[in-house]
Amino acid sequence: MKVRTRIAPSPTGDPHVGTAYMALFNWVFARQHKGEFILRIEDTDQARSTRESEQAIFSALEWLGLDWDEGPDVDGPMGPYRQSERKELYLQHIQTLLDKGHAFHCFCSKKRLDDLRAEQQAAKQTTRYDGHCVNLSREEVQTRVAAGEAHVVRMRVPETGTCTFQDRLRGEITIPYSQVDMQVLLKADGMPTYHLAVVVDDHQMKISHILRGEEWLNSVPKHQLLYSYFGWPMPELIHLPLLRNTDQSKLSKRKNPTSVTYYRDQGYLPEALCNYLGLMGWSMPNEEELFSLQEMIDAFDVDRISTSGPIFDQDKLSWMNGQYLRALDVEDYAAKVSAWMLNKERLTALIPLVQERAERLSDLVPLADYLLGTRKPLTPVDFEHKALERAQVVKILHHTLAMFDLKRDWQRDDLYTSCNDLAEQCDLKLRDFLFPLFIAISGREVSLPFFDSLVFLGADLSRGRLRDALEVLSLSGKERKRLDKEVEQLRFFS
RNA sequence: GUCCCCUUCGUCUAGAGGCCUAGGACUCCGGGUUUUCAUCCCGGCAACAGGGGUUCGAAACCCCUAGGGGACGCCA
Repeated sequence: MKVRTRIAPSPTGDPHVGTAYMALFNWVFARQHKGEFILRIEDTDQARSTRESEQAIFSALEWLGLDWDEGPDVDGPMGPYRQSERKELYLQHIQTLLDKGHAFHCFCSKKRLDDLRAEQQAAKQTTRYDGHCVNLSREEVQTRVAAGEAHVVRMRVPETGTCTFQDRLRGEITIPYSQVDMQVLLKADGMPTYHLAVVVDDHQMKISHILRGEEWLNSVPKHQLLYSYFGWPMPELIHLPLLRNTDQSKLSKRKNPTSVTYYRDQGYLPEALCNYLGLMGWSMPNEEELFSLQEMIDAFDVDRISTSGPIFDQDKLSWMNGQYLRALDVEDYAAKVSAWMLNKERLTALIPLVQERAERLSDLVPLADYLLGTRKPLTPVDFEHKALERAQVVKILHHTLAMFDLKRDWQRDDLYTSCNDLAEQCDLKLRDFLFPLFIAISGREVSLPFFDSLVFLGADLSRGRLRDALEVLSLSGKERKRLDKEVEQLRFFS
């Protein structure tokens, strides 16, 4: 059987380093077995999916050197490779399930489901659908659907018994059906959910091995059930560990830069990032730590992947990047620098900010140092201000960071509006409000325009500098908790 | 709370019952090379979560406990 693997990201934000991690292992596995690697866009969430995000995922994977054999932008025999373009196929399959009685219409309102969930939570039970609509008569369903009543389609799940399946790395896993929800397969908006689409697509696209994050382990019973309802064989499952923050929680932008774009803009080399990711949960048989993609393909052994969640360590990544940088000859290094920052696109974004303030071309570097490189290290003294107490400074930084965390877009005007709004709610003039933010972002009281700087730096880096500033001001856990509470009361966050 | 997964230095890891006095790498600390710094080289600190088994022998196999993580959405 031909090895076919896939990466199936949902285009709902910045290209995540966790996606890159999964892509790497799927890619290496496919290449090692002379198989195919497929890119499939999982955009069944119409509200959140964007073409920009999809494009960003393409370029992130390209940048990393992980090329795909089939995908939305590469014709293939099993396309289309965008789930939103496969709707008909899903609807047919849902109909099949309906016909065979493996799925049923559900008319329950959001309110009823919320109440049910709250009840179950209060009773300390696993929250799941209670089967309210399972046994509606065919006639009733027809009438209500015909009347245009909003509904979804859910899958049937056995009430008792257990589901047992194999994971290549963990062996046999058994999950009781009592824990498995009657998953919605078709949403009220007419789109399938991930769970239905992933099963249909993986089968139809002849995916032989699924390498994905451990977070999916609990969904396997739903998928296995669907495979058996359709009478299809299961692909082999290989659940990789999840990348972690320093505090061991799942890697998140809240606590870490997670965007591949961030690492690219910071001047990490794709070779180094791939190499580093390859070291997460896997190692060369001879323990060599520096290796190319080709060397990884040659030596890869899927069974040597370890299952405990590795912490994404910026220090070691930086060290490794340094190794790669030093190995370059001068011309290559120069070429990389040009491609990274001294390219037209980046300069075009930067020049307008500098132009008004410059008297010589050489002013570029001192004006933009904090945008091109790291800003100077801060101390609490840097945040002293005639009109602001430390408590206020901390509050501003904390609230702004919390606001940043909620941003899905990173646009100048929107950021301005939000900061203005926050300043007002904090009862501060924007000018004073911005002071600690200028310091945190640029290391200076006076710098290039603040909101333009944010946009140029990008969300990850901006957030990172705010986090760092809070650390410099030694925000205590207690203080943080209080501020977290406070922030929930603000109108922006409710 | 329920279910599932995981557990070797602070971090990434090696380890397939005797090669383990537990090896390597990052970080940190010392020392050397270097006009400074960095690089580079040498050295050092530092771990088998705890308790029970199985075995002549356990970091490795089994069980329990503890800890960590994940899932519990008309998100993926």
